[in-house]
Amino acid sequence: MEAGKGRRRMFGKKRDGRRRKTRTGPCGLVGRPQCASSTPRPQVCFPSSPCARPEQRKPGASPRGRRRPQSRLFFKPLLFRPRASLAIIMRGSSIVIPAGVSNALNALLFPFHRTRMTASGDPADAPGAERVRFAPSPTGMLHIGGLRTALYNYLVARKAGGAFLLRIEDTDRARFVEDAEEDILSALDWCGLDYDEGPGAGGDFGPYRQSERSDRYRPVAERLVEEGRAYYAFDTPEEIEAMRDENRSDANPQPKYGPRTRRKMNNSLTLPEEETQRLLDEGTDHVIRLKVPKDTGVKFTDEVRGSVSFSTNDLDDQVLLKSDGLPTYHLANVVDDHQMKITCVIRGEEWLSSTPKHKLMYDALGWTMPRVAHLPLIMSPHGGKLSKRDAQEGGIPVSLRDYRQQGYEPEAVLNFIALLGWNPGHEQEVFSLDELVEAFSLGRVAQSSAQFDLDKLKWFNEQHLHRLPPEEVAARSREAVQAEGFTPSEDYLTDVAALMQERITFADDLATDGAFFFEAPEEYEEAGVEKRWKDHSAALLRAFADRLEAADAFDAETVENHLRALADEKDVGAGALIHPARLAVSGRSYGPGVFSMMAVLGQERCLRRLRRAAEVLGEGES
RNA sequence: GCGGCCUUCGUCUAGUCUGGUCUAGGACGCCAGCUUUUCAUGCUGGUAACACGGGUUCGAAUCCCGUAGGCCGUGCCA
Repeated sequence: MEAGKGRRRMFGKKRDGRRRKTRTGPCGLVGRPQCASSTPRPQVCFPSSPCARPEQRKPGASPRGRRRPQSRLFFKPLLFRPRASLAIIMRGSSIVIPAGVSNALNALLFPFHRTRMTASGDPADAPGAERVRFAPSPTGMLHIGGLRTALYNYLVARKAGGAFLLRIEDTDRARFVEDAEEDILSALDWCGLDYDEGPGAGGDFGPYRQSERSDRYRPVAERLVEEGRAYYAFDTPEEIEAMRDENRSDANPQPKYGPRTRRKMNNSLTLPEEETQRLLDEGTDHVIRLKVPKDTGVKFTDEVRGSVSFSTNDLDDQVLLKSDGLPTYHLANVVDDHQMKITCVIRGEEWLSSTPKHKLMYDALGWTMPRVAHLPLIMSPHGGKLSKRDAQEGGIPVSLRDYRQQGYEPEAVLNFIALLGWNPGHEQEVFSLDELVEAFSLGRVAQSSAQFDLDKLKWFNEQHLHRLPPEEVAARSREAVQAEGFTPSEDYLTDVAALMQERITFADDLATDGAFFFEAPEEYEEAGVEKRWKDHSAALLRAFADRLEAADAFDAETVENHLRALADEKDVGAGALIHPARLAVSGRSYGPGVFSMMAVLGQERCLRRLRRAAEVLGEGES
């Protein structure tokens, strides 16, 4: 039941509180009010609408917290909405309409609306079978924006109990980058975004690399040619450039290969049939272009933006099949999404203007376009796209590889990007991946682009680090600790992590901020010495060391008791001992509590450090 | 140029559909205080925004029109 595909849209427009510029569209008005309320209502609606099958409503489309009061306008749309009347006629009947017929019917009745009413008995379209995909192109290292797209797809799939697919869009041989695919795979793996179908994961709709399904595209393009919806074009790049040069003007700096110019070009529309055939037979380089209709509106509903419309006059005759025989993104994307039974396309906003082309193709092919959701872009803190320069000059991680290298935790990265363009509608900010799945809905995705905020990312990293069990923090810091030349035991490193984790930003900081746990300080922080080291400090520390040497236990409490007892004995404040002891033991004037720090360090190390400090710092520098 | 999308504290955002409860809420950052042997955490408080101009209305962040700005697209790239 492809019918489900139109459903979310009906909600999309009104279901939440977002501003939607245009809110026309008959179905939304028909289906919505009932669905927003649990009150039983008369069954007057489109057979495929949500009210007919409430259990099928996708969780991703869940409305905002606020319940919509039952509208007094409920029956009004029925009076003048053509689709609604159709619904009434069909209500209760169980006729199954073949997709092609229903598409044609819809196209006839509602030329500018996407098809909503299709019916088929395909089990892959079972209720709740949401199928979404992340379709990166292996042209470089995975970008943070790409990861966010993957995340949102993942969230939608998991929440709906559907499938998350990974498809590699490698149709551009010129921009292909050798290790890009591997980088994508390892990035997803690092984040824990597992996919159900894709390279290496199998699936019933493979292969999942477009280069491996290249024989599937030409027949589709040729079918469009046969049906008069596309045509062969033999123009060389130079000829096209010449046409553009000729037509270029201030008013039209980028002339199109379209309805107005295609008549003058070298293609199967202008050439005699035999000539076209001859060129084809001779294997002349050619492309297949979509024949974009003139003066036609193309309208669709975007899950995050509501209704969006374009005029075909702003589109050019999109190349579908390139002269190397490979499909362009547009063709491959449409064919694959259809063949893989994708129910919702979630991608970056840069694709919004391509969507009308896709819509035209779906319509020409008699296929139902999946729902679409265009995500707002992630911008650099300086405005504009997040670029390599931001990474190099601003220290801003851009590719996932940067995040890893800079020591960010995957949980934090996911949490941060999830909230860059989406919010749960309540005040929770720190989320685990599972919690994100639970809370996510496409309807709460923002429409405006978001600037990257490094401080906030760091804050998220701290938050997640604080919540991790010490053993885990220890494990994650291991590599960095070892890189510094330290090889602490697992237990010891865990104890250190427990003390340090709430005062570091990255797990790796354990190796630097906690270095004194692994090697004795050589020098003592100057400002600290100046402030805390007094004339009597050396003597006090020696006495403290002696006392500790005789202690039979060395836990934090024991150390503290001894220190306080000694302070009493010597008639000084505890601070007179505490601060110099910290300096002695860590070389610093700040850090974890001295007692627990000393307990972790152990008796032997502490005695040595206490005495050495007394030696080196002597009778006071101040 | 044209087309589309977007516009609430410095930043991420709630609120906009269904106008009053918004003297606009939360978070990051920053500042101050509390807790504390230090630092940090934690907690409390403070700082700071409805792009602009018209209109509709008793009432507009919210609806309408316009303007400005930003972004994306405008390829045999994806």
